Amino acid sequence: MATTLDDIAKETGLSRATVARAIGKYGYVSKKAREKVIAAAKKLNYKPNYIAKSMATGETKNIGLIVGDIQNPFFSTIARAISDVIVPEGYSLIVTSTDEKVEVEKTSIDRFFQKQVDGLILAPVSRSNSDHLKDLVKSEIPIVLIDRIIEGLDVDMIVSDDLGGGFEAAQYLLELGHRRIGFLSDTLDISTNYDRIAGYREALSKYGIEEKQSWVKLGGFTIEGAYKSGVSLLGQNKDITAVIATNNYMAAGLLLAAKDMGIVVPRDISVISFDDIVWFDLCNPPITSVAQDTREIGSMAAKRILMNIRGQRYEKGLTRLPTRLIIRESCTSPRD
Amino acid sequence: MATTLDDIAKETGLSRATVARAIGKYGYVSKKAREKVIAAAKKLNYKPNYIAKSMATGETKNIGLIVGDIQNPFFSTIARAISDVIVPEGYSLIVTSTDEKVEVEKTSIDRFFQKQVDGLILAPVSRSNSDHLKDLVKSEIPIVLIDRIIEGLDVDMIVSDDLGGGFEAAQYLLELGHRRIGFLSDTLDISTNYDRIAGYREALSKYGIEEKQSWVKLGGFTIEGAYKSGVSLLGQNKDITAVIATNNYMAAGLLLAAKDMGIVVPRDISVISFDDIVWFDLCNPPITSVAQDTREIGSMAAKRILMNIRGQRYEKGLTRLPTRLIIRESCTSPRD
DNA sequence: ATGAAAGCGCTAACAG
DNA sequence: CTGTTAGCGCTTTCAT
Repeated sequence: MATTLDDIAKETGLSRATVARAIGKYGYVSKKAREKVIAAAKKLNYKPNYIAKSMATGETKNIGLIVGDIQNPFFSTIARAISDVIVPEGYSLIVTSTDEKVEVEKTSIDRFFQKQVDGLILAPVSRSNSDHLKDLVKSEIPIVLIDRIIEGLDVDMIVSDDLGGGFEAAQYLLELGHRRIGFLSDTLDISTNYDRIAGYREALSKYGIEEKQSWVKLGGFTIEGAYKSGVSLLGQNKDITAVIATNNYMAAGLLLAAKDMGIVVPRDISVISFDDIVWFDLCNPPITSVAQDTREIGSMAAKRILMNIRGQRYEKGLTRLPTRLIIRESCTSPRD
Repeated sequence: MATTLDDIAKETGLSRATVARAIGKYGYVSKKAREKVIAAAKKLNYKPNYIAKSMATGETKNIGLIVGDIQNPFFSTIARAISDVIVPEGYSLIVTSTDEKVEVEKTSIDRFFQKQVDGLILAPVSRSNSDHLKDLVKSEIPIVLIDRIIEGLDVDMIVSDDLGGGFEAAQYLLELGHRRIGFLSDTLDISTNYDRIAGYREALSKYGIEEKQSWVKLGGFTIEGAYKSGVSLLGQNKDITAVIATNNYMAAGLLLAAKDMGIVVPRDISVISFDDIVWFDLCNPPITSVAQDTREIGSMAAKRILMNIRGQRYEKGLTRLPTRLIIRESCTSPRD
């Protein structure tokens, strides 16, 4: 059995209350008593029991994180960034993956609720299916949404300038001379994709180009799913000269598909992806990408949560972090 | 304030104990009483408080995971695999990164202890500095070590056949005709590296080759660190014709270094890396690698922990998962 | 400055 | 089948 405050109380002959004050560094304790307690604590190898503490204080010092897939470098970067700000403050990160399924999101939220996390950081699965989030927001638990927007929710949201990013990517290709540009994405129910495509469309229309419906292909959110969508996108649109991928999974699937189909990048097709990751630099060819400030999304979210927990006031709301086009070698002018 | 069992008891006119039994599905409860309770629970939107439950049962339904860096695809894959087995069983995953620092490992373990996790999965930082792990193992908390071995510890360990992998990688290069082979690694204090290098040395000696000291370069465990080590390895050993990288971070650093130094893979130098990841397939050239059964490491660890928690008996000890050489295009015969 | 005691929400004997 | 009661380990008034 682990040693408790009572053990120390017995050992020192003091009361539990005094010992608690000495250990917890609050209230009045005489220097002598404190020293006795510290000594006894060390001798008995006392470790405070957080569960009991939580029970009494209502704080767990745990923050929940719900993302699509913690294995996705985009999300694991965010997880690390969050961790880096909360761990020094005594908090721990509980992570779970939804695979972008609303049901899983709901049960995850429920579980975190029951486990009494002090705050929740969430990349919401669906713009349309979000009533459960409304209830969440009404609860007292601090929450911040990352990467994706839910309309009409009075909550902190930290996202990238996806519309701008989509526009910039498309514009870059258009300037290069491309006129038939595909877009590989997963569900539009994620605002990130929706906005990126909106940006892409804005650019197309600015250049007077009429988008063909088959240019935008929506597929599963795994690399395997993206591969299939990539094959179908490329197969159905032989005349396409460039493709934008909405994230690194989509890019991987697309690149793999192109490779298998004997389509050479950028000779046959130019490619831009969102989600800048190291390996883009090492790809053949190095992939031009729209970089988000991924770590900053995590850091900001964590800081907001902490302020929120501590009851510090700040203006709650939507923050859009700018994106940055990183030009590498996966885009050239079209051949024809 | 959230509704408690007491509220339901009051609402239904039953006792708290009966309500608890109905909710917790244990012990005898009449059908009528159960229905009343369920109805009241729904009406009052009751959510069980896990903290209180933990307090009473001593179980938190939380599993701790301590790795070098959750952002590393190798570790995030493991995290996901663990998650996939424990979440359906009602457990949650608390993750933390050590940056391979012993001090951080110690404080992380302490914190998890205080938070009363039901089990701990750990990629230990150091073979030599592991006394704190001895204490840990003596405690009652279920623990399994992953990816790395600590000698003389009576604990579950799930690792890859690193010696075999190192041997196979080196042998492959030797068969190709290479005679001067570098090895880029981080600290030898991690058994994984130690064993991989041992395998490499075994292969060298089998082929009657005397290793030069400058061939093995140890560097920081980040991509940036690996880049520097890569530059120095390549700079100091102009005659080297092949390099083995001990993990994907090392490979990234090495490849980036080679690129900047105008060294072309595989024309000037052949490269093999451990840690097979998707992007190896998309690299220029696609990287030959020693793949570990990464997901399985996580799954097994999780299953062990669960069995352990449940007091199910099984033979505790070391499991070595076989590695697999995946040949792509980053190795050729040396030019000279 | 210290101690006594109540209470956080739930579980688990035990008695009935 | 149900109710009573005693904790789990810590915090936190309220007295002293």
